[in-house]
Amino acid sequence: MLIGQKDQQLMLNVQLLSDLPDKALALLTQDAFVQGLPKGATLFDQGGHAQFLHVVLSGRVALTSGIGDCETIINIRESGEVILDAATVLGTPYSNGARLIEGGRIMMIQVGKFRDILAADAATATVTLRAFANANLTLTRYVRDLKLLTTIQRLARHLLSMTAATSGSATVTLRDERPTLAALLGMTPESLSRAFAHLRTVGVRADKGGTVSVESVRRLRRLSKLDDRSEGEPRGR
Amino acid sequence: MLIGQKDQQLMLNVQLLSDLPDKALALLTQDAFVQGLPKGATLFDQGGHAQFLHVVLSGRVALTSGIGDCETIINIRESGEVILDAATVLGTPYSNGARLIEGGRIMMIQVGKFRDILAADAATATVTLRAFANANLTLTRYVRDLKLLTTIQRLARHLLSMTAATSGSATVTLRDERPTLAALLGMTPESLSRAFAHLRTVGVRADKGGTVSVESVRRLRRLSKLDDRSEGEPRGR
DNA sequence: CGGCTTATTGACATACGTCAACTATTGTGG
DNA sequence: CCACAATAGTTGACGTATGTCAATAAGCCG
Repeated sequence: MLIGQKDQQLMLNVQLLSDLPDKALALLTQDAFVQGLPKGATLFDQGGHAQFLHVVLSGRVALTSGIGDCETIINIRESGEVILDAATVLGTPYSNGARLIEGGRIMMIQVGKFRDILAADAATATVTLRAFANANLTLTRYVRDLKLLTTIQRLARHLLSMTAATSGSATVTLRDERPTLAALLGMTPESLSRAFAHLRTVGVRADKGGTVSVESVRRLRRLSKLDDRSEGEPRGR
Repeated sequence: MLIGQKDQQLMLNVQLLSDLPDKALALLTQDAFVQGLPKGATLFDQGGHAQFLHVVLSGRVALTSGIGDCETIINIRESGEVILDAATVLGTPYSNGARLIEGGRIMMIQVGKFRDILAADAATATVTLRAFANANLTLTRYVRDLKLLTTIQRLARHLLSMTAATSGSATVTLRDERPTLAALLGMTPESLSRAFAHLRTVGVRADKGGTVSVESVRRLRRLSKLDDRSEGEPRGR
C-alpha cells in the first residue's frame, strides 16, 4: 500500500471515493500515490494528455483555462473533491490546466486503471456520471451568470452560494485571494474591489482575513435577482 | 412498438443510441414515443421535474436559462443529439428549459427506465458519461470565451467551430435566426449585427439565407486568439 | 523599520447594452 | 398581383459597466 495512515483518513472525506464499491476502490487505489504539493504547483496543463485522476485530499486547486496570453479560472476544487476533466474519461487533451492555489495533498490515480474500472463496473460509472452531472450544473450556472448578471450581482451570488441561510444575516469565509476570486467570477481584481465597495452600501462588510458578514441575506438575494423561486441548491446526492 | 418506420430511420443518426448495447436500446425504447412538435414548443421548463429523456430526431432545441425576467440560451441541441440535463440523471430540478427553435420530431424516453438501465448496465453508463463529458467540454469553452473574448471574437470562434478548415477559405451555414444566435453567444442582436459588420472588414461576408463566406480562416483564427496550438477539435467518439 | 507584495481608489478608455429610427423582408388579405 | 402590415435586421446616438493604467494605501516579512 502506497498510501499513509493520514492520507487514508483524508480519503474518507472524498464523496466520490466513499460512494464507490469497496472492490472498485481497492483496485483504484492499488497503485495510486499521494503527493504533498505547495501553492503554485501545477498538476497538469491545458492541452496535455491525462495520466492521472487527481483527488484533492487537502488544499485547493484552480482549474484554469487560457487563450493566448490571457488566463482565467473556470472553477475551484477543494478538499474532498475529484478533478474530473473530460480528458480523464475521453482521452482528449485537457480542456483546462490545474494549479494549486493553496498547498495540499493530492492523490494520483492511474488514469488507465480508472478507465478500466469505469468500463467494467456500472456502480463506478454511475458515481462518476453523477459527479459530471454536478459539474455540468455548476458550469451551466456560470454561463448564465456571466451572460445575464453584472459584476456586483455575480459577487453577491458567490457570497450567497457560501451560506445555507435564505434569510436573516450570515457570515461567510472567503478562502481565496482577491485576484483568484476575481478570475473565478470573471472580472478584474479592481472590479471585484469596486463590487465589494458597492455591496458595502447594502450591508455587506468584508473584514480582513476573508470574513464577510452579510446583514440581510434576503436583500442580497433580491439584488442578485435570485429572490424568485427557481433554483434551490441542487447537489444530487 | 410505438415508433414508426420514419422515426426508426432517424434514430440511426443518434450517436448515443447507436453506441448503446442492443439489449439496452430495446428496453429503453420499449415504451418510448415520438412527438412532432412545431417551432416554439416547450419540452420542459427550468426548475421542473424530469419525466422524459428527450432525443432530437430532427429540428433544433434551445436550452434556455433565465434569471428573473431575462433569459439566455445555454446551448443548442440538433438532430441526432440527446438532451442530457443533470436533472435526467440526478433527479434534481431542471437547470434549464428546452424549447424548439425549429420544428422537429422529438423522442420521449421514460426517465425512470433510463435511470434503471443506467444503474444496471456499465456500457450505457459509459456512453452517457461520455456525452456528459462532451457537454462539459463545451460549457468550459463557453465560460472561458465569455470571460476572455469580445463579442467579435466570440462570433469569429462560432464561425470557426462550424468548419473543419484550418486555413484557406470556407463557407458555413448558420441555421439559427439572429436573436437566437445572439443569445447563444451572449450578446444582443444589435451587438451581433455590429460584430458581423466588423468581420466584414476582414473578409467575412454574410449573405442572405444564413450562408457566410470566410475569405481567410487563418485570419479569423488570429483575430479570435485561437491561432496558437492548444485546443484541437475534441469530440471524444 | 524599509522594501515588497496586495488591495483600494481615481481617472480614463472602451466595449457593449439600450433606445430609437430606418430598411429590408416576409407574409396576408383585398 | 399589389398594397399593406408585421417582423427581422441594420445602423446611429448615447449611457453605463467594466477593463486599463496609474497612484496611493495597507499589510507582510525579513
